[in-house]
Amino acid sequence: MSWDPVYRFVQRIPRGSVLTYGALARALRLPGGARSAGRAMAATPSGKGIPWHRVVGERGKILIREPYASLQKKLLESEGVKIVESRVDLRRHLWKPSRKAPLKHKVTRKRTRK
DNA sequence: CATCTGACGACCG
DNA sequence: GCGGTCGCCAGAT
Repeated sequence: MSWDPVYRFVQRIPRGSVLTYGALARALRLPGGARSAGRAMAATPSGKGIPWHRVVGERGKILIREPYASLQKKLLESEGVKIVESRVDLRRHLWKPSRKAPLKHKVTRKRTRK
């Protein structure tokens, strides 16, 4: 599975903003929905400047487990994102992707049904 | 090939 | 708001 489109999209999230797995999945039409977004993020290649920490759960909650949860919180706070009870204030930081079709490349997926 | 396991989220009580 | 169940589906075992 090539998650490249996901990573490219995540890289567009501006500093100080966050996106939810669900929104990410919907924006890219990921087969499998939010959970696919989660799988993609779990496989995020490190050292490529991908701001993986800007992706949180539907209600702004940090869903990843330790030790990464702490790192994510730290990274977000360093960008000015306030976190309360492991939760981001989505009303202030949720990023609204531009409606400019971000789907230049479709996410490739294994054929489930032929 | 059979099962299990999630960086999810909708639903329900 | 919280916890449990369920659908989802790629990888790992």
